[in-house]
Amino acid sequence: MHAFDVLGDPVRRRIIELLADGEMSAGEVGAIVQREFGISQPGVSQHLRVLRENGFTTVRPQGTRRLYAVDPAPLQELDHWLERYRSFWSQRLDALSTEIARGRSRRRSGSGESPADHQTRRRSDGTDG
Amino acid sequence: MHAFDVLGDPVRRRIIELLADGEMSAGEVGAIVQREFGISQPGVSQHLRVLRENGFTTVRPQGTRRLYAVDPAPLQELDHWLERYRSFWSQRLDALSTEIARGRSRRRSGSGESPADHQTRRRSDGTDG
DNA sequence: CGCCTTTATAACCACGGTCTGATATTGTCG
DNA sequence: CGACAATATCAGACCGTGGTTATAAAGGCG
Repeated sequence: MHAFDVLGDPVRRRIIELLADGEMSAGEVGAIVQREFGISQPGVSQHLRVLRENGFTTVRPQGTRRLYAVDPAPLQELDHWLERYRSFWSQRLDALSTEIARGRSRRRSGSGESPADHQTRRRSDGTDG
Repeated sequence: MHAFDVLGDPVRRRIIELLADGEMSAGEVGAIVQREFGISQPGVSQHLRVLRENGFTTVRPQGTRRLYAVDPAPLQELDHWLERYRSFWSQRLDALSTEIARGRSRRRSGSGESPADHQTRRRSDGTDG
């Protein structure tokens, strides 16, 4: 199951949002999600499993409870996939990188730059046919 | 269908990637996707429909062709959703320079690989004793 | 106009994901 | 140990997604 599929489910997105604020037990998550979505305890448990098995969460047993927390790795992966498209809505980032490439950056810690190549959208239109 | 669901499908992700380089006709997209995934023309057309109806693409008729292009709006929405979790892997606002640095070093070699995306994340919990 | 090309839609089917109730597992406590 | 609490797993039903074939719609051209 792809990371995008994992987040395709509203229950799982909600669980991740809940865990974003910090560790929660399966039961706490379950209580909220069951109330909000009207699904059963096994239902929630299975969503937790999907999140677990796809690396979205870590689990820490505490007594008979399971404390779930967000593992950001897959989220970061998705963020990276989206990175390619970020230039579509923010030229600012692009402009900034250009600035830095020009050597206008303040000499902060560790900022070794080299002329960054400018990515061009809109491939040169070739007439085929 | 939620934006995450739309990108859950590998064919649709591939189409978006193709369109990232610029406008393409349905036929051009189709030719590539059909070859890479072994699906039929209607199959591709339906994926284009899903992308269209969910705002991921714009279409511009040119004669009998349909020129598709990326509409970044839903992608930006997802990016915004992920924003909340960005602090998990970059606590510093300095993340911007990291992004730029990554953009430089992350030189994607060609992507003419097999369509099947694999997932190399396998967690091995369960310390036996 | 008639035919070809390009793309979309319709109808149908198969598979897999997600739900539920039942039950197993594990830990705590008296 | 036995009862209870917390959580996970199992087995089965259901439904939506995504594939296919057949066909429609719309533009270009001789």
